[in-house]
Amino acid sequence: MKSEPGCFSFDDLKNRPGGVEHWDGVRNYQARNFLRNEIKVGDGVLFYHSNIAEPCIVGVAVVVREGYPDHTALDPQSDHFDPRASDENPIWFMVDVRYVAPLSPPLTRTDLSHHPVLKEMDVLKKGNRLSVQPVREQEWREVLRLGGLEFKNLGI
DNA sequence: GCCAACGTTGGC
DNA sequence: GCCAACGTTGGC
Repeated sequence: MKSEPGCFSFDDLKNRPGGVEHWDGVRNYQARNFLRNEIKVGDGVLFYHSNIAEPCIVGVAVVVREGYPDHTALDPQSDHFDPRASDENPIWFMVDVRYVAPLSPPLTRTDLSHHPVLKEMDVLKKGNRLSVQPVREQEWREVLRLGGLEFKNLGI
């Protein structure tokens, strides 16, 4: 999952009550489908900081609630308001995630692109704009290993 | 700040 | 259904 840290950072997630926050504001149908259909409680999340000098994967989170309607689409005061959305047809969905642990060190795009396995990650692909995207099993394992989380019991 | 890539909109 | 125009994303 990608976020601009100036908008919502990994530390922001950590500082939420219980380290839990809903992942709202996704307004792309492909990403919506992941949130609504694919993502399950207990799924691991790589938290990526985008649109900064050194974009990187900064940490790990876990899904604690599966897809449900994104209420910000119904709120005219919200930046994410969508007049087409309604209670009957919410259109947009979100999940809840909980902070788990930071990567030490974070993995920059340079790190990823130099790694035989991680250089294939979707996040590196040109033109990639999906804010929610799948990670392959071997990529997940390798990111956690490099980030010093290999032998930690993360409960994921 | 620049600009390529992408998704969406809307006229036809 | 096509496609140009537009707004947004995000690396650099």
